[in-house]
Amino acid sequence: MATTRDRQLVEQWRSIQNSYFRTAGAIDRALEAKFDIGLNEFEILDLVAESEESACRMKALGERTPMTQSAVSKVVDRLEKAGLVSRETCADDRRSLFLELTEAGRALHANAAVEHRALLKENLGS
Amino acid sequence: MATTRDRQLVEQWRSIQNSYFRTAGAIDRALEAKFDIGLNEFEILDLVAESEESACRMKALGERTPMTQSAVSKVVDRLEKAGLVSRETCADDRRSLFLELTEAGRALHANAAVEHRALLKENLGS
DNA sequence: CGTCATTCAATGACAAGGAATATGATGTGG
DNA sequence: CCACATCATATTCCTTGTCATTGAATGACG
Repeated sequence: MATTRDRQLVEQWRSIQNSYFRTAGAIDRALEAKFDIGLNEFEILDLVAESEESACRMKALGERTPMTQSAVSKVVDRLEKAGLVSRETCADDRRSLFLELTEAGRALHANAAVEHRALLKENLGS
Repeated sequence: MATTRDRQLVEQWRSIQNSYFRTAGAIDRALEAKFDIGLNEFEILDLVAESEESACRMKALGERTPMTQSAVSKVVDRLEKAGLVSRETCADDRRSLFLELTEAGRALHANAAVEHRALLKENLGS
């Protein structure tokens, strides 16, 4: 019945929640306003930009983000519709896909990443 | 162009995201399974239980959670439909409401809180 | 090979949240 | 008192996420 211990845990958890939402919210709004792209879209874009070589992504993406497989699929839909990314079929396993940034995607990512990092720095302190 | 610094920030952020989602997901699934209540519902319940005296809640709740005002309103709807909480009109300002736990609400909260704290302890380490 | 289990991704149905707005109640200046 | 700004909450509409399922491709094994 360590109620004082429990209160500490709860406080710690609320503080995590607040800073998570504050940061995510700030980034999301900024990206939305300046680049017309949501946080999740940016994060996928960022992951694709990062692994600018290895093939058959989609699956791999799912492993590097807390998003669900179906959420990833839909985010990619939007990115594709926005002309930022393209789905390429994968020769050696035709179930898989791999993703590529379009020129527009590369350009947008470059700019958005600057903003993203800046907001992270600002919000994660240090 | 502190790209190595940037990578650190991004890694830090991903790690926060992962632990946030891992913890929130674990708690949410457990509460859902054992008490048929979501994480947000529990958190409101928890806040109401905490301030078991001061009146005209609703507004105050909004200030203690990252949820939107409309989200809070809907969570309270669900809690009320589930018979865990009741909205009481506030005599001195009829715009406001204050919330009370029902007996069922108090009972469920007591049990769920144990589970909640345990999962926090488990997930927030230490 | 032929089956059967497994894997990758997309989809549809549905729940939940956010923004903007509606609705009532209060306060306030003239 | 009356108009008008403001406040507390509810509600509508839209977007996004999840779960479960599907479809297609692949692998495993007798």
